[in-house]
Amino acid sequence: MAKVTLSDEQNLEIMRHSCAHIMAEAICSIWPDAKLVYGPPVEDGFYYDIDLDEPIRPADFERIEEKMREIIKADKPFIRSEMPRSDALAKLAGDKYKTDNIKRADSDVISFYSNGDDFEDLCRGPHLPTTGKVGSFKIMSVAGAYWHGDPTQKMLQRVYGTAWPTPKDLDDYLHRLEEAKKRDHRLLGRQLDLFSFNESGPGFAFIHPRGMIIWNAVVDFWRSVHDKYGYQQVQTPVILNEQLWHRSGHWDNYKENMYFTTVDGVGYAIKPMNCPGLCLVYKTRQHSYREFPIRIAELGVVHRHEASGVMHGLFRVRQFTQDDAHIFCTPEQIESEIIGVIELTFEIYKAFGFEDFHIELSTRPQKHIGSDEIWETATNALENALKHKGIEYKINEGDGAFYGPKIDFHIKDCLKRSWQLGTIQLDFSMPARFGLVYTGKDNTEKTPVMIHRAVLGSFERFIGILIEHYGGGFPLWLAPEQARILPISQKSNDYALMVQETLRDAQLRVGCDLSNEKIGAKIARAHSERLPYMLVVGPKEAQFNTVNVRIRGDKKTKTVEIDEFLRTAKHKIADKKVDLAF
RNA sequence: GCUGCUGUAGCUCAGUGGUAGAGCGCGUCCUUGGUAAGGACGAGGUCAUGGGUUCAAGUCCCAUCAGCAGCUCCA
Repeated sequence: MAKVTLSDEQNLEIMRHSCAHIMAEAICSIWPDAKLVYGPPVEDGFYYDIDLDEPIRPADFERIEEKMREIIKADKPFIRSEMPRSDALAKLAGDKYKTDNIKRADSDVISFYSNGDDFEDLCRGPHLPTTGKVGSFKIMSVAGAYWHGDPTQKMLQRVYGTAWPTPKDLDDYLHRLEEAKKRDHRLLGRQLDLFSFNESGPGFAFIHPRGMIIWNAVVDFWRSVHDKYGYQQVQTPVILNEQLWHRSGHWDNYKENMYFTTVDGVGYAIKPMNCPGLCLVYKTRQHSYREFPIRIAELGVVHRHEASGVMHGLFRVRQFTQDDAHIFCTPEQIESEIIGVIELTFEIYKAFGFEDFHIELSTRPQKHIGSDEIWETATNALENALKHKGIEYKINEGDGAFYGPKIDFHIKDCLKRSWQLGTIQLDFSMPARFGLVYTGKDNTEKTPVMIHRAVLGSFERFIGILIEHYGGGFPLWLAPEQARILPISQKSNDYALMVQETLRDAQLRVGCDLSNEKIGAKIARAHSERLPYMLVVGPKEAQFNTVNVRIRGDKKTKTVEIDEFLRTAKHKIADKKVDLAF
């Protein structure tokens, strides 16, 4: 075997995989009844799925690690042995997990790896030469995982670990994790008083005044871009007669996730989507191809009964505000409309400095409606639009909605969990179900194409993503409190209030700390609240009509005239600058 | 929904069957200051909820609710 240097990603994976085997041996020595299922390397580490009736607890991690250290210290060689598939099946008869693994393997030769005398595991390999070559590791967590990811199958115990070439690498990684956790929007949401949740409504967010400032700043920007791209805006009801949802197909396909109520003895549903309501708006009058494309946006509040275990701060809630829009157009207009949506989407993402997102194209699923021809046209339109814009994307074969293919925009949170933001979906179902028509050039009635799209996806989620993206240190245009005036002592309070009034008159969001604290304490507090600007004022500043500007993240200060501060700040707001420097 | 863990003051947490604790925050007072936390005093608790065991439960057991990690799901 080639010498392993652990200098590249591939070797790191091998080391982590070997570490998974060592952990498996350790666990089997502690719990002889444990049955091993599958133990691959993953990003930053590895896991092993184990079938064991007794739960493995965090308190057990230490003794597992202790046992692992023994195995590593013994420096036992990893030895590969091979046999034909039939022999392997015979050898592992009775072990349903490993038998299943063999059946899923594509090779005719099945390999095993042993390290030492009493541990052997079915494995494709490769591995390190000996157990002693493993670097620094730590067991991180244990959680349930269904066998084959199938909820009808038995739930296994998945033990996660992390492994790195050196102790320093491990420490750095653990440190990075700690830093990432500090950016968690759920934590910052409380610390910065942006939003909260309450047991009275699990999954329903309470947005606080400071959170609403960010929200409204995003809405203002969102609306200006949509104006520019030719969108109109509507608002449709949250509660609508149940019959509407029978017609839309939601009753048959989405009932489990919907809330229902009764009004005057009549069944009503709380909308999980905005499209049916919009279709009713469309039908209020006749339409001609001459009006197309029609682009109609709605900041629609939708409710979806998500499973209790999937809620996650603002990222996964039961009530959220979609930045929804529907485009009605002819088949010929699909591609150019898709391109328009992509351009609009990128323009909005760019304003927030998002670079790290990826795009997925989902194609026709097994269960679908509509002809093969229309699916091909639609999928080609989406694909051509992406190619036309030179955008890289991943294809999710068969992952489209039953009514049409879709493009999704995904982004990762501070702990590398992936979340969907925007989506563009072609819908072949709704216009026909609602009998939507337009008069074509040939004076016959036709069914319009409906494009359903969201750019931010959910305002709640997007605000959460922004909090993590900026780590709570918002650019000036989004900051709930853009500057705070900090008088040196109460003798300067009058001047401080005068400066505050001047800046507020100019539409800046400015606070003033009149508390009975020393300047150091006022700065520490403003700093912990991630204020962009701290304006220290005392007798010197009052004398010359200036403020001493201290910028977030910078200990240097600069004294400028009030007007100059105002001018610079206004420019940074108008240009949506992230940089606060003067 | 499933598996495991957690729930004590506004927040972060200690409390190992025998009178409810700390730091921060909050209030009042002293202090009036020059760039990351000045001092004193004080208020604040049905220990998530409901049962059970026990002479005695924040602590042990059961259930429920909520949160956390992951799985599954996500039109």
